[in-house]
Amino acid sequence: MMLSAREQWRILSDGVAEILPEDEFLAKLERSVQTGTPLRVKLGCDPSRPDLHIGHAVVLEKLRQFQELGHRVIFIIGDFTAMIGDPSGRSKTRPALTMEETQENARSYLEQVGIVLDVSRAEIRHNSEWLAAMTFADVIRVASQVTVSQMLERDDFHERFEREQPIALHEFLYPLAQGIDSVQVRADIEIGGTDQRFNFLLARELQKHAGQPPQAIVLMPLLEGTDGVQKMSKSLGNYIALLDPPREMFGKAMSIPDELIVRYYRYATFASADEARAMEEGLRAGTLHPRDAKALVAERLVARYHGEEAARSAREEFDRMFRHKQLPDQIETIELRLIPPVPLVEVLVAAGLVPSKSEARRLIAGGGVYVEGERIGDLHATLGDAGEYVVKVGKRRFARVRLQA
RNA sequence: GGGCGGGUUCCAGAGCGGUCAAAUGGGGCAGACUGUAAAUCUGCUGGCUUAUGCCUUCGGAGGUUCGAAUCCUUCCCCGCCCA
Repeated sequence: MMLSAREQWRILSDGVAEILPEDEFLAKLERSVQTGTPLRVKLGCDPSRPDLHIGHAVVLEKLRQFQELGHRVIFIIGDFTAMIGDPSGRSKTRPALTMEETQENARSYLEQVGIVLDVSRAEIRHNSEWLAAMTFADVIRVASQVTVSQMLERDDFHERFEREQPIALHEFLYPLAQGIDSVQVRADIEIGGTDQRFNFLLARELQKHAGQPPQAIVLMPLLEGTDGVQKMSKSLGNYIALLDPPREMFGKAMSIPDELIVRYYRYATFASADEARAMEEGLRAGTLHPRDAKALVAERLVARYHGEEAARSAREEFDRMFRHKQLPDQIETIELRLIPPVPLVEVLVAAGLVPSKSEARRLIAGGGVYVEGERIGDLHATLGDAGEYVVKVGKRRFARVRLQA
Protein backbone atom coordinates (compact mmCIF):
# COMPACT_ATOMS: atom_id res chain seq x y z
CA MET A 1 0.00 0.00 0.00
CA MET A 2 3.02 2.21 0.41
CA LEU A 3 4.17 3.84 -2.78
CA SER A 4 7.55 2.85 -4.16
CA ALA A 5 10.55 4.93 -3.23
CA ARG A 6 10.69 6.24 -6.79
CA GLU A 7 7.07 7.31 -6.74
CA GLN A 8 7.53 8.97 -3.41
CA TRP A 9 10.62 10.73 -4.64
CA ARG A 10 8.70 12.10 -7.56
CA ILE A 11 6.04 13.55 -5.32
CA LEU A 12 8.30 14.78 -2.56
CA SER A 13 10.89 16.42 -4.74
CA ASP A 14 8.29 18.46 -6.61
CA GLY A 15 8.61 22.14 -5.88
CA VAL A 16 11.52 21.87 -3.47
CA ALA A 17 14.39 24.30 -3.67
CA GLU A 18 17.01 21.76 -2.74
CA ILE A 19 17.49 18.32 -1.25
CA LEU A 20 20.76 17.60 0.52
CA PRO A 21 22.17 15.11 -0.18
CA GLU A 22 19.83 13.70 -2.79
CA ASP A 23 21.26 10.19 -2.80
CA GLU A 24 20.91 9.88 0.96
CA PHE A 25 17.35 11.05 0.80
CA LEU A 26 16.50 8.50 -1.84
CA ALA A 27 18.31 5.77 0.12
CA LYS A 28 16.26 6.64 3.17
CA LEU A 29 13.06 6.36 1.18
CA GLU A 30 14.15 2.99 -0.16
CA ARG A 31 14.99 1.66 3.27
CA SER A 32 11.72 2.98 4.58
CA VAL A 33 9.78 1.13 1.91
CA GLN A 34 11.78 -2.07 2.38
CA THR A 35 11.40 -2.18 6.13
CA GLY A 36 7.97 -0.62 6.25
CA THR A 37 9.24 2.01 8.65
CA PRO A 38 8.01 5.55 8.26
CA LEU A 39 10.61 8.28 8.07
CA ARG A 40 10.82 10.76 10.91
CA VAL A 41 10.44 14.20 9.43
CA LYS A 42 11.34 17.08 11.69
CA LEU A 43 10.07 20.62 11.64
CA GLY A 44 11.31 23.03 14.27
CA CYS A 45 9.25 26.03 15.16
CA ASP A 46 9.74 29.17 17.10
CA PRO A 47 6.68 29.83 19.21
CA SER A 48 7.52 33.45 19.90
CA ARG A 49 5.15 34.96 17.40
CA PRO A 50 2.46 32.63 16.23
CA ASP A 51 1.14 34.26 13.12
CA LEU A 52 1.66 31.81 10.31
CA HIS A 53 1.60 33.04 6.77
CA ILE A 54 1.44 31.55 3.33
CA GLY A 55 5.23 31.38 3.25
CA HIS A 56 5.07 28.89 6.11
CA ALA A 57 2.42 27.03 4.19
CA VAL A 58 4.97 26.16 1.51
CA VAL A 59 6.79 24.05 4.07
CA LEU A 60 3.64 22.75 5.73
CA GLU A 61 2.23 21.62 2.42
CA LYS A 62 5.32 19.54 1.76
CA LEU A 63 5.02 18.12 5.23
CA ARG A 64 1.45 17.19 4.47
CA GLN A 65 2.67 15.18 1.52
CA PHE A 66 5.08 13.31 3.74
CA GLN A 67 2.18 12.59 6.04
CA GLU A 68 0.01 11.31 3.23
CA LEU A 69 2.76 8.98 2.15
CA GLY A 70 2.72 7.48 5.61
CA HIS A 71 5.67 9.24 7.20
CA ARG A 72 5.84 10.64 10.67
CA VAL A 73 5.91 14.38 11.18
CA ILE A 74 7.65 15.64 14.29
CA PHE A 75 7.05 19.15 15.45
CA ILE A 76 9.56 20.58 17.79
CA ILE A 77 8.22 23.51 19.71
CA GLY A 78 11.20 25.67 20.56
CA ASP A 79 9.88 26.60 23.94
CA PHE A 80 13.27 26.52 25.60
CA THR A 81 14.90 28.85 23.13
CA ALA A 82 11.88 31.13 23.17
CA MET A 83 12.15 31.52 26.88
CA ILE A 84 15.73 32.61 26.59
CA GLY A 85 15.25 35.29 24.00
CA ASP A 86 16.16 36.41 20.59
CA PRO A 87 18.31 34.36 18.28
CA SER A 88 18.57 36.69 15.32
CA GLY A 89 21.14 39.35 15.96
CA ARG A 90 19.95 42.36 14.08
CA SER A 91 16.59 42.75 15.71
CA LYS A 92 16.67 44.33 19.10
CA THR A 93 16.66 41.52 21.53
CA ARG A 94 13.19 40.16 21.87
CA PRO A 95 11.91 39.90 25.37
CA ALA A 96 12.15 36.46 26.81
CA LEU A 97 8.74 34.87 27.05
CA THR A 98 7.20 33.49 30.15
CA MET A 99 6.16 29.88 30.43
CA GLU A 100 2.49 30.76 30.03
CA GLU A 101 3.06 32.89 26.96
CA THR A 102 5.09 30.16 25.37
CA GLN A 103 2.42 27.59 25.99
CA GLU A 104 -0.27 29.84 24.67
CA ASN A 105 1.79 30.60 21.58
CA ALA A 106 2.49 26.95 20.96
CA ARG A 107 -1.17 26.13 21.20
CA SER A 108 -2.07 28.82 18.71
CA TYR A 109 0.80 27.74 16.48
CA LEU A 110 -0.44 24.18 16.25
CA GLU A 111 -3.94 25.38 15.64
CA GLN A 112 -2.74 27.33 12.65
CA VAL A 113 -0.61 24.44 11.45
CA GLY A 114 -3.79 22.39 11.62
CA ILE A 115 -5.19 24.49 8.79
CA VAL A 116 -2.78 22.73 6.46
CA LEU A 117 -2.06 19.35 7.94
CA ASP A 118 -3.20 16.75 10.38
CA VAL A 119 -1.67 17.68 13.69
CA SER A 120 -3.24 14.76 15.50
CA ARG A 121 -1.08 12.38 13.50
CA ALA A 122 2.10 14.27 14.27
CA GLU A 123 4.47 13.85 17.15
CA ILE A 124 4.78 17.02 19.17
CA ARG A 125 7.80 17.66 21.29
CA HIS A 126 9.05 20.61 23.27
CA ASN A 127 12.75 21.13 23.25
CA SER A 128 12.81 22.25 26.86
CA GLU A 129 12.33 18.56 27.53
CA TRP A 130 15.99 17.91 26.84
CA LEU A 131 17.61 21.34 26.57
CA ALA A 132 16.56 22.45 30.03
CA ALA A 133 18.08 19.32 31.46
CA MET A 134 21.52 19.89 29.99
CA THR A 135 24.35 20.92 32.25
CA PHE A 136 26.94 23.46 31.31
CA ALA A 137 29.37 20.59 30.84
CA ASP A 138 26.97 19.06 28.32
CA VAL A 139 26.81 22.32 26.45
CA ILE A 140 30.57 22.63 26.33
CA ARG A 141 30.87 19.09 25.05
CA VAL A 142 28.51 19.79 22.16
CA ALA A 143 30.14 23.15 21.48
CA SER A 144 33.49 21.44 21.12
CA GLN A 145 32.17 19.60 18.10
CA VAL A 146 32.02 22.75 16.01
CA THR A 147 34.68 25.30 15.22
CA VAL A 148 34.38 29.05 15.09
CA SER A 149 35.30 29.18 11.44
CA GLN A 150 32.58 26.66 10.69
CA MET A 151 30.18 28.99 12.42
CA LEU A 152 31.44 31.94 10.45
CA GLU A 153 30.63 30.11 7.25
CA ARG A 154 27.01 30.90 7.83
CA ASP A 155 26.48 33.85 5.55
CA ASP A 156 24.56 35.88 8.04
CA PHE A 157 27.36 35.56 10.61
CA HIS A 158 29.98 35.98 7.95
CA GLU A 159 28.41 39.14 6.68
CA ARG A 160 28.02 40.71 10.07
CA PHE A 161 31.57 39.79 10.98
CA GLU A 162 32.83 41.42 7.80
CA ARG A 163 30.75 44.50 8.38
CA GLU A 164 32.00 44.78 11.92
CA GLN A 165 28.57 44.32 13.38
CA PRO A 166 28.06 42.52 16.64
CA ILE A 167 27.50 38.82 16.92
CA ALA A 168 26.58 37.77 20.42
CA LEU A 169 28.10 34.55 21.64
CA HIS A 170 24.77 32.97 22.37
CA GLU A 171 23.81 33.34 18.73
CA PHE A 172 26.26 30.56 18.01
CA LEU A 173 24.39 28.38 20.44
CA TYR A 174 21.06 28.51 18.68
CA PRO A 175 22.13 26.48 15.65
CA LEU A 176 23.67 24.11 18.14
CA ALA A 177 20.41 23.80 20.03
CA GLN A 178 18.58 23.08 16.80
CA GLY A 179 21.10 20.39 16.01
CA ILE A 180 20.67 18.84 19.41
CA ASP A 181 16.96 18.68 18.69
CA SER A 182 17.66 16.61 15.60
CA VAL A 183 19.83 14.26 17.61
CA GLN A 184 17.18 13.92 20.28
CA VAL A 185 14.35 13.01 17.98
CA ARG A 186 16.57 10.99 15.65
CA ALA A 187 15.38 12.91 12.65
CA ASP A 188 15.68 11.18 9.28
CA ILE A 189 14.67 14.30 7.43
CA GLU A 190 14.56 17.91 8.40
CA ILE A 191 12.51 20.35 6.44
CA GLY A 192 12.49 24.13 6.33
CA GLY A 193 13.18 27.18 4.21
CA THR A 194 16.39 27.63 2.27
CA ASP A 195 17.64 30.01 4.94
CA GLN A 196 17.96 27.05 7.26
CA ARG A 197 20.59 25.29 5.19
CA PHE A 198 23.46 26.02 7.54
CA ASN A 199 21.62 25.03 10.69
CA PHE A 200 20.36 21.81 9.15
CA LEU A 201 23.81 20.87 7.92
CA LEU A 202 25.25 21.53 11.35
CA ALA A 203 22.69 19.14 12.79
CA ARG A 204 24.13 16.45 10.53
CA GLU A 205 27.53 16.96 12.13
CA LEU A 206 26.10 16.61 15.60
CA GLN A 207 24.19 13.50 14.62
CA LYS A 208 27.37 11.94 13.26
CA HIS A 209 29.14 12.71 16.53
CA ALA A 210 26.27 11.04 18.32
CA GLY A 211 26.66 7.96 16.18
CA GLN A 212 23.43 8.51 14.27
CA PRO A 213 22.88 8.47 10.53
CA PRO A 214 22.72 12.14 9.57
CA GLN A 215 19.41 13.59 8.49
CA ALA A 216 18.66 14.38 4.90
CA ILE A 217 17.60 17.93 4.28
CA VAL A 218 14.65 19.25 2.34
CA LEU A 219 14.77 22.96 1.67
CA MET A 220 11.69 24.73 0.42
CA PRO A 221 11.81 28.00 -1.47
CA LEU A 222 11.29 31.13 0.58
CA LEU A 223 8.30 32.97 -0.69
CA GLU A 224 8.87 36.65 -1.23
CA GLY A 225 6.60 38.98 0.66
CA THR A 226 3.95 41.13 -0.96
CA ASP A 227 6.56 43.83 -1.47
CA GLY A 228 8.28 41.45 -3.85
CA VAL A 229 11.71 42.15 -2.46
CA GLN A 230 12.24 40.62 0.92
CA LYS A 231 11.22 37.25 2.17
CA MET A 232 7.79 37.08 3.66
CA SER A 233 7.88 37.75 7.35
CA LYS A 234 5.66 39.09 10.02
CA SER A 235 8.14 41.64 11.25
CA LEU A 236 8.49 43.16 7.79
CA GLY A 237 4.73 43.42 7.50
CA ASN A 238 4.75 42.01 3.98
CA TYR A 239 2.90 38.83 4.73
CA ILE A 240 -0.41 37.18 4.05
CA ALA A 241 -1.48 35.37 7.18
CA LEU A 242 -3.25 32.04 7.07
CA LEU A 243 -5.81 33.62 9.34
CA ASP A 244 -6.31 36.75 7.25
CA PRO A 245 -9.97 37.21 6.38
CA PRO A 246 -10.89 36.65 2.72
CA ARG A 247 -10.91 40.26 1.61
CA GLU A 248 -7.65 41.05 3.27
CA MET A 249 -6.10 37.99 1.72
CA PHE A 250 -7.42 38.86 -1.69
CA GLY A 251 -6.29 42.47 -1.51
CA LYS A 252 -2.84 41.61 -0.30
CA ALA A 253 -2.46 39.09 -3.09
CA MET A 254 -3.46 41.78 -5.59
CA SER A 255 -0.75 44.04 -4.28
CA ILE A 256 2.15 41.80 -5.21
CA PRO A 257 4.31 43.04 -8.06
CA ASP A 258 3.61 41.49 -11.44
CA GLU A 259 6.91 39.63 -11.51
CA LEU A 260 5.76 37.54 -8.59
CA ILE A 261 2.47 36.34 -10.04
CA VAL A 262 3.69 33.01 -11.31
CA ARG A 263 5.73 32.32 -8.23
CA TYR A 264 2.73 32.90 -6.01
CA TYR A 265 0.65 30.74 -8.32
CA ARG A 266 3.09 27.92 -7.86
CA TYR A 267 4.02 28.24 -4.20
CA ALA A 268 1.12 30.01 -2.55
CA THR A 269 -1.70 28.26 -4.37
CA PHE A 270 0.26 25.09 -5.14
CA ALA A 271 -0.34 25.10 -8.84
CA SER A 272 1.52 22.31 -10.60
CA ALA A 273 4.67 22.96 -12.56
CA ASP A 274 2.65 22.56 -15.76
CA GLU A 275 0.00 25.02 -14.70
CA ALA A 276 2.66 27.53 -13.71
CA ARG A 277 4.37 27.12 -17.05
CA ALA A 278 1.09 27.67 -18.87
CA MET A 279 0.45 30.87 -16.98
CA GLU A 280 3.95 32.11 -17.62
CA GLU A 281 3.57 31.55 -21.33
CA GLY A 282 0.17 33.19 -21.39
CA LEU A 283 1.60 36.26 -19.73
CA ARG A 284 4.55 36.40 -22.03
CA ALA A 285 2.46 35.94 -25.15
CA GLY A 286 0.00 38.56 -23.98
CA THR A 287 -2.97 36.20 -24.16
CA LEU A 288 -3.34 36.40 -20.39
CA HIS A 289 -3.73 39.81 -18.84
CA PRO A 290 -1.52 40.32 -15.75
CA ARG A 291 -4.43 41.67 -13.79
CA ASP A 292 -6.50 38.62 -14.58
CA ALA A 293 -3.64 36.30 -13.76
CA LYS A 294 -3.19 38.00 -10.44
CA ALA A 295 -6.88 37.92 -9.69
CA LEU A 296 -6.84 34.20 -10.46
CA VAL A 297 -4.00 33.69 -8.01
CA ALA A 298 -5.74 35.79 -5.38
CA GLU A 299 -9.02 33.97 -5.82
CA ARG A 300 -7.41 30.58 -5.72
CA LEU A 301 -5.50 31.54 -2.61
CA VAL A 302 -8.61 32.68 -0.81
CA ALA A 303 -10.47 29.58 -1.97
CA ARG A 304 -7.83 27.37 -0.44
CA TYR A 305 -8.22 28.83 3.02
CA HIS A 306 -11.79 30.09 3.01
CA GLY A 307 -13.58 28.17 0.29
CA GLU A 308 -14.86 28.98 -3.21
CA GLU A 309 -17.77 31.04 -2.02
CA ALA A 310 -15.66 33.42 0.04
CA ALA A 311 -13.16 33.70 -2.77
CA ARG A 312 -15.78 34.76 -5.24
CA SER A 313 -17.24 37.39 -2.99
CA ALA A 314 -13.80 38.71 -2.08
CA ARG A 315 -13.17 39.19 -5.75
CA GLU A 316 -16.45 40.95 -6.33
CA GLU A 317 -15.84 43.23 -3.40
CA PHE A 318 -12.38 44.04 -4.66
CA ASP A 319 -13.66 44.93 -8.10
CA ARG A 320 -16.35 47.10 -6.62
CA MET A 321 -13.97 49.02 -4.40
CA PHE A 322 -10.91 49.39 -6.56
CA ARG A 323 -11.94 48.96 -10.16
CA HIS A 324 -15.22 50.80 -9.83
CA LYS A 325 -14.25 52.89 -6.82
CA GLN A 326 -17.48 52.22 -5.00
CA LEU A 327 -18.13 51.71 -1.35
CA PRO A 328 -17.63 48.33 0.23
CA ASP A 329 -20.88 46.57 0.99
CA GLN A 330 -20.36 46.80 4.70
CA ILE A 331 -19.10 49.82 6.54
CA GLU A 332 -18.55 49.93 10.23
CA THR A 333 -20.68 52.44 12.06
CA ILE A 334 -18.96 54.42 14.76
CA GLU A 335 -20.87 56.36 17.36
CA LEU A 336 -19.15 59.54 18.40
CA ARG A 337 -20.04 61.30 21.58
CA LEU A 338 -19.27 64.67 20.14
CA ILE A 339 -21.60 67.58 19.87
CA PRO A 340 -21.80 69.16 16.41
CA PRO A 341 -20.35 71.16 14.93
CA VAL A 342 -17.20 69.08 15.11
CA PRO A 343 -14.03 69.81 13.19
CA LEU A 344 -13.49 67.05 10.61
CA VAL A 345 -9.96 66.65 11.84
CA GLU A 346 -11.30 65.71 15.23
CA VAL A 347 -13.82 63.30 13.78
CA LEU A 348 -11.14 61.43 11.89
CA VAL A 349 -9.11 60.94 15.04
CA ALA A 350 -12.10 60.07 17.21
CA ALA A 351 -13.25 57.49 14.68
CA GLY A 352 -9.81 55.93 14.72
CA LEU A 353 -9.29 56.54 11.01
CA VAL A 354 -6.04 58.39 11.60
CA PRO A 355 -3.57 58.31 14.49
CA SER A 356 -3.25 62.06 15.06
CA LYS A 357 -4.69 65.38 14.08
CA SER A 358 -1.53 66.34 12.31
CA GLU A 359 -1.88 63.23 10.20
CA ALA A 360 -5.50 64.08 9.53
CA ARG A 361 -4.49 67.54 8.33
CA ARG A 362 -1.88 66.11 6.05
CA LEU A 363 -4.38 63.74 4.51
CA ILE A 364 -6.91 66.48 3.97
CA ALA A 365 -4.28 68.70 2.41
CA GLY A 366 -3.24 65.81 0.19
CA GLY A 367 -6.79 65.23 -1.02
CA GLY A 368 -7.23 61.87 0.60
CA VAL A 369 -10.32 62.53 2.68
CA TYR A 370 -13.91 62.20 1.51
CA VAL A 371 -17.16 62.82 3.31
CA GLU A 372 -20.29 61.45 1.66
CA GLY A 373 -18.32 60.89 -1.50
CA GLU A 374 -17.06 64.43 -1.71
CA ARG A 375 -13.43 65.29 -1.40
CA ILE A 376 -12.72 67.69 1.42
CA GLY A 377 -9.85 70.07 0.90
CA ASP A 378 -10.51 72.49 3.73
CA LEU A 379 -8.48 71.91 6.87
CA HIS A 380 -11.12 73.70 8.91
CA ALA A 381 -14.08 71.76 7.58
CA THR A 382 -16.60 70.73 10.21
CA LEU A 383 -19.47 68.33 10.40
CA GLY A 384 -22.22 70.67 11.38
CA ASP A 385 -25.24 68.52 12.07
CA ALA A 386 -26.10 65.41 13.99
CA GLY A 387 -26.55 62.36 11.83
CA GLU A 388 -24.55 59.84 9.85
CA TYR A 389 -21.70 60.53 7.52
CA VAL A 390 -19.78 58.08 5.38
CA VAL A 391 -16.15 59.05 5.71
CA LYS A 392 -13.42 57.70 3.48
CA VAL A 393 -9.72 58.08 4.09
CA GLY A 394 -7.49 57.00 1.28
CA LYS A 395 -8.61 53.99 -0.71
CA ARG A 396 -9.21 51.52 2.01
CA ARG A 397 -10.34 53.19 5.20
CA PHE A 398 -14.04 53.68 5.57
CA ALA A 399 -16.36 54.43 8.43
CA ARG A 400 -19.91 55.58 8.91
CA VAL A 401 -19.72 58.00 11.79
CA ARG A 402 -22.78 58.95 13.72
CA LEU A 403 -22.92 62.26 15.51
CA GLN A 404 -25.42 62.63 18.26
CA ALA A 405 -27.54 65.66 18.70
C1' G B 1 43.63 46.93 30.44
C1' G B 2 45.35 50.50 26.26
C1' G B 3 44.37 52.99 21.43
C1' C B 4 40.88 54.34 17.73
C1' G B 5 35.92 54.83 15.67
C1' G B 6 30.77 54.96 16.80
C1' G B 7 25.48 55.53 19.33
C1' U B 8 20.66 60.76 15.12
C1' U B 9 13.77 60.74 13.65
C1' C B 10 10.26 53.52 11.35
C1' C B 11 15.23 51.63 8.97
C1' A B 12 19.90 52.98 6.70
C1' G B 13 22.61 57.28 6.95
C1' A B 14 24.09 62.98 6.62
C1' G B 15 24.59 66.96 10.00
C1' C B 16 29.19 68.75 13.92
C1' G B 17 27.11 76.11 17.83
C1' G B 18 21.95 79.46 15.36
C1' U B 19 19.07 79.29 8.70
C1' C B 20 17.57 71.68 12.45
C1' A B 21 11.73 68.56 13.49
C1' A B 22 17.03 67.75 11.39
C1' A B 23 19.94 66.33 4.09
C1' U B 24 19.50 61.85 1.10
C1' G B 25 17.80 56.87 0.21
C1' G B 26 14.47 52.96 1.76
C1' G B 27 9.85 51.99 3.97
C1' G B 28 4.92 53.92 4.94
C1' C B 29 0.73 57.05 3.61
C1' A B 30 -1.89 60.13 0.03
C1' G B 31 -2.79 61.95 -5.03
C1' A B 32 -2.61 61.38 -10.48
C1' C B 33 -2.67 57.72 -13.98
C1' U B 34 -4.04 52.64 -14.70
C1' G B 35 -4.71 46.69 -15.61
C1' U B 36 -5.00 45.99 -9.18
C1' A B 37 -3.74 47.65 -2.82
C1' A B 38 1.23 46.28 -9.94
C1' A B 39 4.47 49.78 -12.51
C1' U B 40 5.37 55.02 -13.23
C1' C B 41 5.06 60.12 -11.72
C1' U B 42 3.89 63.82 -7.69
C1' G B 43 3.27 65.20 -2.63
C1' C B 44 3.49 64.13 2.56
C1' U B 45 5.99 61.51 6.41
C1' G B 46 7.00 63.91 15.55
C1' G B 47 2.80 66.05 18.45
C1' C B 48 -0.58 70.13 19.75
C1' U B 49 -6.74 74.17 20.70
C1' U B 50 -3.56 76.31 12.26
C1' A B 51 -0.22 78.80 15.15
C1' U B 52 5.05 83.84 10.72
C1' G B 53 3.13 79.89 17.71
C1' C B 54 4.11 76.13 21.39
C1' C B 55 5.84 71.25 23.07
C1' U B 56 8.77 66.58 22.63
C1' U B 57 12.99 64.16 19.82
C1' C B 58 19.37 63.36 17.99
C1' G B 59 22.34 56.84 24.00
C1' G B 60 21.57 58.67 29.82
C1' A B 61 22.65 62.59 33.41
C1' G B 62 24.85 67.18 34.33
C1' G B 63 27.40 71.72 32.43
C1' U B 64 29.19 75.93 29.02
C1' U B 65 26.36 79.49 25.94
C1' C B 66 21.69 84.60 24.46
C1' G B 67 21.33 79.78 21.80
C1' A B 68 23.51 72.69 21.60
C1' A B 69 22.04 66.88 17.70
C1' U B 70 26.46 69.93 17.26
C1' C B 71 31.28 72.19 22.65
C1' C B 72 32.75 70.23 27.89
C1' U B 73 32.27 66.56 32.07
C1' U B 74 30.56 61.97 33.44
C1' C B 75 28.01 57.44 32.88
C1' C B 76 25.97 53.45 29.76
C1' C B 77 26.24 50.70 25.16
C1' C B 78 28.55 48.94 20.33
C1' G B 79 32.59 47.88 16.65
C1' C B 80 37.81 47.49 15.31
C1' C B 81 43.04 47.06 16.62
C1' C B 82 46.73 45.92 20.43
C1' A B 83 47.34 43.13 25.04
